[in-house]
Amino acid sequence: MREVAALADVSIKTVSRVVNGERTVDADLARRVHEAIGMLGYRRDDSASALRRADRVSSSIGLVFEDVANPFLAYVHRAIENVARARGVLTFAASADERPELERELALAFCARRIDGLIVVPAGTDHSYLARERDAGLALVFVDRPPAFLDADTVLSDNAQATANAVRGMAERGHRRIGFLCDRAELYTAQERLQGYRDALSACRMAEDPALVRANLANPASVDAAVRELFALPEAPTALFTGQNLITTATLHTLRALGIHNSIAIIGFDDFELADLLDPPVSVVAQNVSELGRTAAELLFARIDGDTSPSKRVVVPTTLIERGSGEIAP
Amino acid sequence: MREVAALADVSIKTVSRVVNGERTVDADLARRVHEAIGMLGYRRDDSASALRRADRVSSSIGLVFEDVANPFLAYVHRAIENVARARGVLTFAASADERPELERELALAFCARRIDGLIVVPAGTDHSYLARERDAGLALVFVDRPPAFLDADTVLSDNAQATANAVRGMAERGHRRIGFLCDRAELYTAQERLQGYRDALSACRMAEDPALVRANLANPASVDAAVRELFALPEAPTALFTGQNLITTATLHTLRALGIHNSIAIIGFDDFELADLLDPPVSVVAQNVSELGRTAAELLFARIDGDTSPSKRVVVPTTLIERGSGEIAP
DNA sequence: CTGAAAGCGCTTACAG
DNA sequence: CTGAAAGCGCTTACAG
Repeated sequence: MREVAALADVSIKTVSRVVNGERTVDADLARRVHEAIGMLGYRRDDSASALRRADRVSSSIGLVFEDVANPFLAYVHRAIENVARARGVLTFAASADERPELERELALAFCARRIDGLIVVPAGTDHSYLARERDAGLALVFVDRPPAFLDADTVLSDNAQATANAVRGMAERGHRRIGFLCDRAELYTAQERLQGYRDALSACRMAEDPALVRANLANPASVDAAVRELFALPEAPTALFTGQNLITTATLHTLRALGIHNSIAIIGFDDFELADLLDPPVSVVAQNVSELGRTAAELLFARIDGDTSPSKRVVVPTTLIERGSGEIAP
Repeated sequence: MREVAALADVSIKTVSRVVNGERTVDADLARRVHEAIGMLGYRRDDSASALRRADRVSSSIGLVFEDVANPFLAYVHRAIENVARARGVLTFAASADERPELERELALAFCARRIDGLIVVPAGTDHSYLARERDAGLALVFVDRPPAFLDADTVLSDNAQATANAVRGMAERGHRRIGFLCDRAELYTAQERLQGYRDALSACRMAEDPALVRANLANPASVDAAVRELFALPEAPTALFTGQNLITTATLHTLRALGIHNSIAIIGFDDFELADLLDPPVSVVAQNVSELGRTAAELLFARIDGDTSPSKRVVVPTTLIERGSGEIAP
């Protein structure tokens, strides 16, 4: 900026005015400044600008996800980006891999860059470390799972209700032995979906058989083992509910390997690409992914804009998509 | 930092030393500083730090992709993030939606934040606008497609060769009419893959029938229309090569709708989830996605570290995965 | 080992 | 309408 001022033979304050589009600059001076900017290829340093500005706004936000490559989260990312871009805000993204200490490290690294807001898909079980950042002005929203030991805006799907609805549907079709597979039991989403499963059994006056409930399936191999065990049972299930997209696809592989994919009913949580082209087409509880992302971003920007109302919890409805696999009779 | 210094009753320079982990601070002073930091919840402002540092390193990079939600790019993103995180570098990501002016706007917005490096999947056809940024010290790498009117490191798959290899395989199985479907003809990847298709035909002494080549398929509807036209031809193809993952899945839907999915051979460029569970399992040319991302990130950090050697062009090999659909006989 | 002064690139607050 | 001075939060360069 100093060089531009020197070349245009004006003060740096005048260059600043031109760069910021202030109208109170003499046309001739403005022209000289623009020429100098063009000759030097000058571009304002936005971080230096933010440092000095009264509002200290960096026009950037941070995303701490489990994995930016997870298709569900990649869509959430995109939905957030759309809202941010409309406001001229740039987006940092990072993957915490379900590691609480990494989540914390990444979130605080973003804060050290003085982002305006942070959206977290929590891996950790204690988010009190963010309280000070929020007190310092950070806007904060949680998606997919709620925060722990911290009160903040949260956007969730109706996990329990949607699962109960899907499981009840299978029970009403006559299934009496319905298996339930989910990932790490300490995850909020796994707990809620398991609760929904139990609610449906109660509503249908069916007793829960612990042998049919398999949690902590953290990878495809453990899913495969669990499914094989279920179907080696004296009284094997006739239907399955899978609590997450990776578990659903792993289960589909095993059902195919066992040759029972056309006789066992299955509904999965999360929609996925090509579910409709499989044999049978796979019924799912579909989350409204873009709505989750859009809502989270809008809550965040409302806070950035100064909203100090009590924390909100927004529940985004899911949709049961019946494609065939969930409607197989016992 | 000033408040910390006041509370610890030291100079801000001493606080700076402690925060930066310099060992030349008296243990007692360091302890007082640490206490003050804890009491105030102080965290250094990394952007202010970068502004003043001699090297002006921001420890952040920018990614301008077509769409962060595209599964192929989401994996590239993750592979880059892994390399960046190992160096303590944070990652901005943005989607340019194949819009050249948006690509430019986003890239320059990142530059205005003084990122250390930029990785671009180009949408535009003129990247000379980045020359000045690079002269100003920006490290620059292109992935998936090369830059235009700018010389810079580039990481590509072996598009033409892989396509030629796959198409030649179908020809050797006896197919004489092989259709080719790809997206916008001005895209480098579409051109290269079409070239590979033509190379294979030449190598097999087959004449190209323009009626079998369908480009500019920008959405599923246009793919569906194109496939239906191909199979309404007096001499319909007996095999297809689809030039991109979204085109492959759209084509699979139409083949299924036409009831010919078990009689038409098909190989798609790009692997995708569940390809092995479809009927028939889908053969693909799989890009080495994590290698593309990792290589791009490593080239970028080499430049950030001061590598001034001539621009490199790295070609990452692909893999033909034969699952069944590509091996169907005419 | 410690700190006072200067300055990174910019904007604020104010005087002319 | 224009600019000189001060300062955002930090590090550099230097003196003690």
